[in-house]
Amino acid sequence: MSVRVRFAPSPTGYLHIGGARTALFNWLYARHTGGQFVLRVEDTDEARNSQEAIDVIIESLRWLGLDWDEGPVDGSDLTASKGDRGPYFQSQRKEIYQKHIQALLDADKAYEHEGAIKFRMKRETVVIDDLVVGQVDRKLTDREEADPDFVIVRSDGKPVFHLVNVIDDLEMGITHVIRGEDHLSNTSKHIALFKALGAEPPKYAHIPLILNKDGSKMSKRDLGASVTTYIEGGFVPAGVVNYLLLLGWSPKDDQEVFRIEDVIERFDLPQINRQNARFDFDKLKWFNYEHTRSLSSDEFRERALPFLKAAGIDAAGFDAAYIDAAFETCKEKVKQLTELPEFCDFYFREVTEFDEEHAAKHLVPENRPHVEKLREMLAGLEAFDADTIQAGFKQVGEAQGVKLGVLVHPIRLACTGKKVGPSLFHLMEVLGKDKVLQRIDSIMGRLGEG
RNA sequence: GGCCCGUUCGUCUAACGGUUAGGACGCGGCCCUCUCAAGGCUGAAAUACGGGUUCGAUUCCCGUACGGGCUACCA
Repeated sequence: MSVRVRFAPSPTGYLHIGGARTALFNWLYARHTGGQFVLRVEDTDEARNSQEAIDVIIESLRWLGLDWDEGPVDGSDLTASKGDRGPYFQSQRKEIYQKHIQALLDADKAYEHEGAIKFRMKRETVVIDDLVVGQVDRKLTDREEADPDFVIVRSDGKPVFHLVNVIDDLEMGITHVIRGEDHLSNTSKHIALFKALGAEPPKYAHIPLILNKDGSKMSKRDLGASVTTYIEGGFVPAGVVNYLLLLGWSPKDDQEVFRIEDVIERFDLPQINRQNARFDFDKLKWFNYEHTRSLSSDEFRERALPFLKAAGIDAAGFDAAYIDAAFETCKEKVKQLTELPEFCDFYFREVTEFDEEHAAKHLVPENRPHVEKLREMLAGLEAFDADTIQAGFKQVGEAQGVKLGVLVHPIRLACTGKKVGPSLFHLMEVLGKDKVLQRIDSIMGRLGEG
């Protein structure tokens, strides 16, 4: 039987990092086994739901690259779904729930109580054969000892989570439920419900939770809790996914940086860890850097341009080759794309502002002769590539009797206005001779009389 | 309170019952160097505690402590 897994978020206005990892593991398991990945929206809480909240979930999953085989087509139209086991929004499945509730009632497996409907739960230990945790003998709690039955339909007529979740998994033919460990205890209810509905329960795999750095529960406000943080924060999906992957799953060797295609091949449930993991933003940033630097020029440009635009830098007038060459000098320097505009703005606009503290140190009269010699050297260059420029700097340095650093600072200031940036010789090559000379000329006035 | 799950460097993790307990992030040092990074080398850093079982426990069992989850007419 083909594997069918699902991710069933409820639209709360953001996709929680833990939910993202649950989605990732489900997706990976589906792709690894050649099964189906279903997206189901648990939008039963009408007060809290909104189209916007659903869009956020869908956008976040798309951004992460977790595509689904069945589920909503997009967030702009609630009725549009793909797959033949729908609808995929719980808000549209009321008749289905009603049918099963009636069946339970008719079979006396459920009964009315103070306007609500309660499920007749057996007063006995339920064995859960969990694919990750192992066999769990879920004994009754003291309350269940007193009354094992639980409400499945509230007195206002709305079925509760446990019921709709089970009915949906049943109707959608879900074979493996991979979800957070916070549902482990409730699994006894779900198994009983499946059996009462005349079906075999699916296989369960409960994965550990993601906690804050200090071990507390991650809530919406905590740093990094929402996938939106990464989308807006200049992260790349592959980096976030790689970090999430290793938070709870281990390849059992020393490999850390993964391409998603390789993960699909290697991923499986037995390598999922059992203990909760703490969230470490620094390590996530490192993974992000590793993946950002290895992006193809096309993808880097595509992802970077929106961040330049947001920072008010218009790169539209430059051709792709120039943009790529410029980005190439920055690629291995930035950890997040949000750092890029500050790092590369001089490629796309005139230098009008200077790091004054740095300028006060290096745009000084005693440097004037050096800068003049450098300008002369650069103006005479036939080829304007990094190696030639560097060789020219060395010659001037020797002739003037100063170290390279003395020459580099004023020119970097002229070309970029900044103290830090890409390799000077490479950046000059990209800028081109004309712009470089013009920018050097424009700082001559600041040098005073040599 | 009851029930369930867990516990290896600060963090993520590796280790058929026999290893100098390995790797990664972060942190420190050195090297490289036009800035900032990167890179190379290197240092500090862990088996929660107590009992068993065993020739030998990080590893198996029990207990304690600690952490997390669930215990709703929340999801």
